[in-house]
Amino acid sequence: MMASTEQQTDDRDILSRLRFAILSLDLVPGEPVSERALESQFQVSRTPIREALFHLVRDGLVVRDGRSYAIAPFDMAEIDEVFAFRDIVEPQAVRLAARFATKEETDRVRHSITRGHDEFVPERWLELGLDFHVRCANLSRNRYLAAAMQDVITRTVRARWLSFSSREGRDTTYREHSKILDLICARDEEAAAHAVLAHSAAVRQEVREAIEGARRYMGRRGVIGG
Amino acid sequence: MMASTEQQTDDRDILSRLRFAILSLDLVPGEPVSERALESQFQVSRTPIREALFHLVRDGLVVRDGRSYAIAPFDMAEIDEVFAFRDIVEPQAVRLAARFATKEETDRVRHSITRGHDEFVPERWLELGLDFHVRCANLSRNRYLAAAMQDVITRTVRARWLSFSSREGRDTTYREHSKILDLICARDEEAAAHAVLAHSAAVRQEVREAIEGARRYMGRRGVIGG
DNA sequence: AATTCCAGATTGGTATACCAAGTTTTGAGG
DNA sequence: CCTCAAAACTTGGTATACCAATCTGGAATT
Repeated sequence: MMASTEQQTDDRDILSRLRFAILSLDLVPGEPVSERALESQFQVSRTPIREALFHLVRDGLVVRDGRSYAIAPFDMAEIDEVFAFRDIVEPQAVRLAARFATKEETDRVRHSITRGHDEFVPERWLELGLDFHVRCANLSRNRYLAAAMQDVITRTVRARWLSFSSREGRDTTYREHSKILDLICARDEEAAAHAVLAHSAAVRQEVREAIEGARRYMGRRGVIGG
Repeated sequence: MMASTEQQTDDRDILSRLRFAILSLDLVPGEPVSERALESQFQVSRTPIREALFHLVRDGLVVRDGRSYAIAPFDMAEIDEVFAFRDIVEPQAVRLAARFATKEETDRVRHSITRGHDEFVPERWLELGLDFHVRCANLSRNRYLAAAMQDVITRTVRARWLSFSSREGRDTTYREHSKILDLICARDEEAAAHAVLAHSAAVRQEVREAIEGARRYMGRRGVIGG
């Protein structure tokens, strides 16, 4: 989506619109943003802009340097930490999911990933595409595990977006997600945990490559570390 | 601290003051709060009050029911989930701490817990008392592990405060913290992880009992589940 | 030409006015 | 008394005015 299209009225709340603009890289990583610039861009007053920025800062999509804001740059060291954290949390989440999930729940997840794959629409993918992992974590019956996965996904989805233009990439992801879900349905906790770790390692590699590939497209402020 | 003392000017920012009022149970769990009431209580305008409330909602110390706010009640189910999550995250955090921590770092942590124990001051304890676990998690070199521990601590510190009036409780905690730190210094990853799990189980029990004990002091809205 | 310094512009922080939606109070009619 | 509707109040959401601090740019001085 182009910045100019943000000018038109949009019923979604300003937080969603700003988040989308960041995740879709419409707002460039590393670039400074100001409340007043966003105020004119999105045609709402500073109050809701400020509220949205608070949330985005806590989500790690916007960073503060002193008093000013900037779109969070890609940070190689941070990516490594996110995936290390993910590898602690997600295996246990799917173990619990395999233990507790009902058929109705897994059916809903399967429907969601199938549909997301068959009718791939960029706008929806950025909101729901990697929602698979959060949905699985939700099956663990532990809202902290789910929140942790949501956080992990939020902090990697931009980079994932970079690497997701190719059909093969999406197919591979769909296959791996299906496999994980199959193992959860089969209540094979260890195999599910193992599949999740394998998937995570593959995604981590893809993400690192995608960021490296995009390095030159973004200013020196866009990617740090590595 | 009594509510009335909040009237006087306080240099700390409104977020800290509000958080302290909640953690010290000066603001009663389950009780509704309104922006305008806080505005008069703390003698600042709604704008910073709203900002603080956003953060407190994300921290789980304030909950929203429709448009209105309430101080988060104690939730037995949530406590169980927090500790289950903690038991996934913290053992791995101390394993990494044992692997990576330098002597300077562990010295600082030891100094902090010794000092916190020797000069026990309620006001400081609520800010720093359980900071031990966050400090340890920081030694893992993974900011997500540290953030997860910070979250866990934030969501249990009120209940811990309830159970922390007794000298023995504080002594036991100090001994267990020292033991964990010793094992980290000795780079005994597995023993440290084990000690952390044992500590967590003990604290979990204490917290549950403290909440049960406080149940009658708080209205029916103050404790849910269990 | 380089440096210093001041004025203007920009920025985030705060206070406040206004609004719409929801709740409570109140009072008239039964 | 009870019922129910209307008015008054309370509440959160938004827009905006004002302030202090910071940044910027250009002019004056060396």
